Amino acid sequence: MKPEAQLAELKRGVVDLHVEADLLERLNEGRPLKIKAGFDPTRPDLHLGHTVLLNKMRQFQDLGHDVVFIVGDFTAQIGDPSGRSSTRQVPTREEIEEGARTYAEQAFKILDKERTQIVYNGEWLGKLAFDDVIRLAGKYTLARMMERDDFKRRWAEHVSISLHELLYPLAQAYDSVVLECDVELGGTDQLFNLLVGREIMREMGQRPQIVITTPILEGINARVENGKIVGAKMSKSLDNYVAIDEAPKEQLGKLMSLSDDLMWRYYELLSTEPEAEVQRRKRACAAGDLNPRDVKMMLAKEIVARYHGAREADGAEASWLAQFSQRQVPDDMPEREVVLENEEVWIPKLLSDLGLVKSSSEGRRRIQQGGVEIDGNRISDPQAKLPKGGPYIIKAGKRAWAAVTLK
RNA sequence: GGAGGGUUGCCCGAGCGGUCAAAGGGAGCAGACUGUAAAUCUGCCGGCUUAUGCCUACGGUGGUUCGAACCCACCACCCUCCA
Repeated sequence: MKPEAQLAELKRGVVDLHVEADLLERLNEGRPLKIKAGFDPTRPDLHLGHTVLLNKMRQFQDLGHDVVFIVGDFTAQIGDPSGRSSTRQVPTREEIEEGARTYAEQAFKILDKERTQIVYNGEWLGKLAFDDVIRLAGKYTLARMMERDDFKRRWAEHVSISLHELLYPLAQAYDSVVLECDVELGGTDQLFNLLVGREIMREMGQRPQIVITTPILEGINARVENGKIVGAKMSKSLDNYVAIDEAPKEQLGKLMSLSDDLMWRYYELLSTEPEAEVQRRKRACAAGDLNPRDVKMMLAKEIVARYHGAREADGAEASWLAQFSQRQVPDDMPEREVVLENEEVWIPKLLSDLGLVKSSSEGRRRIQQGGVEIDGNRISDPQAKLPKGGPYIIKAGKRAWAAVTLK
C-alpha cells in the first residue's frame, strides 16, 4: 500500500500523532517499521479496553510492519503512575511471570504472531547500574516531570508521590532507546511517557520515535450526561470490563447492559463496521426506525464473534433472548446437590449455601423484595422452608439460577 | 529538626460524647415498567432464622466515662508549612 494510503489508514481512531510528517517520511523509506508497545503484566485478563490499542498494532502488522511487544516485567516493579491517584502496590515476581504468560497468550487472539516479537524489559533495565540510572535521570528535569498531569494533580491534592515513580517514564523511554523503535503506541494516558521517550532518544543521539495514542475505553457502567461520557475507564479492578476470554454469553450480556448512549462510543472504538454504516444505524435509531436494543445486539454479536466465532455469537443471542426477553429458564443452569441435616431447609440459608447470595440475610432480603422463585412460584415468606426432594428450579434474582436436588 | 492537619463501611465522603450500623453521592442488588442486564420509578444495600435482640465495624493498642467513630495517651501510616 502506498505510504499516503497507509498514513490515512493508520490515523483512523487515534487521538495523538506526533509527528505526522515524520511518520510519512519513514513510511516512504519502504522498510517495515519497528512498532513498540509495552504492557504491564500485572493484570492477566485482557479486556476490550486493551483491544483498542491491540487493534491498532494489528493494523500496522497488516500493512507490513513489525511489532515489538514489551512485557514490562521490570517496570511492573515500579508500577506505572499513569492515571493513578496513589502509589501502586508492587506485584511479586510470580505474579509478573504468570501475568506475562497469559497476557501474550491472549494478545495473540488479535496480533499476528509472525510479525510480533516479545521481549522483557528486565533484560536490559535489570542490568543498569546505579550510575547508569543517575546518568539517565540527568537527562530530564523535575520541572518537566512535574508537567505531567497526574503528578501535578497529586502534588496539588497533597497525595504522596514516591521518587521511584518519577523514574518510570525514564525507564520506559530507555526501552525505546535500546530497541531503536520507529513508533511507540499507547493509550492517551501514556502520552507523557511516550513523549519522554522522544526526548530521551534525541538526547541519546537517536531519531526520536513517533508517538501515537489511542482512546481509552470507558467501562460498561459508564453513563452519558449532557453528551459527555461520565465514568471510569474499563478495568478489571473496578469490575466494569468485558474480558476477551470470557464466555460468549457473559460477553453478550455485559455488552447488552450498556446504556443506549454509551453504545455509540463502543461502536466508535470497537466495531469494524464502516463509518457510514454506523452513522446509518445511529440515524435510524434516532428516527425510530430501528430499535436501539437490536443495534446493540448487532454490536454485541460482532464482538462475541470476533473472539468466539459466529456460531457461538448466534447461540449467545438465542439464549439471551430466551432468558431476558422471554423470561424463560436458562438452558445452562448449574445442577447442584445439597445434603441436608434435617428434612427441610430454610430457604435463605439454602440460597447462601448455594452461593446464589452472599449471606442468609441477603437471601432473606431478596425474598422480601420478591426476587426468589422456586419452580416458577414466587416465594414471599422469608421464613419459608423447602423439603427434601427436587430437582427444584431456583431463581434468586435476574441472573442467579440453579437446579437443586435436596438429599 | 520544629509546628500543624489527617486515617470512617466496596469507593468517595459527612459525623466530632448518647437519638450511630453511622448523612449524602457513586458502585452493586431486587421489584415495577419496558425495547434489554438501556432509560425511568420504588425499595434494599455488615452479619446472625425468626429479633423495640445480639455480635462485628469508624488505622492499632490502652485509658477516661454509666456510655466513645467522637475525649486522652502511646504506636503506625499519610499530608502540609517552616528549617
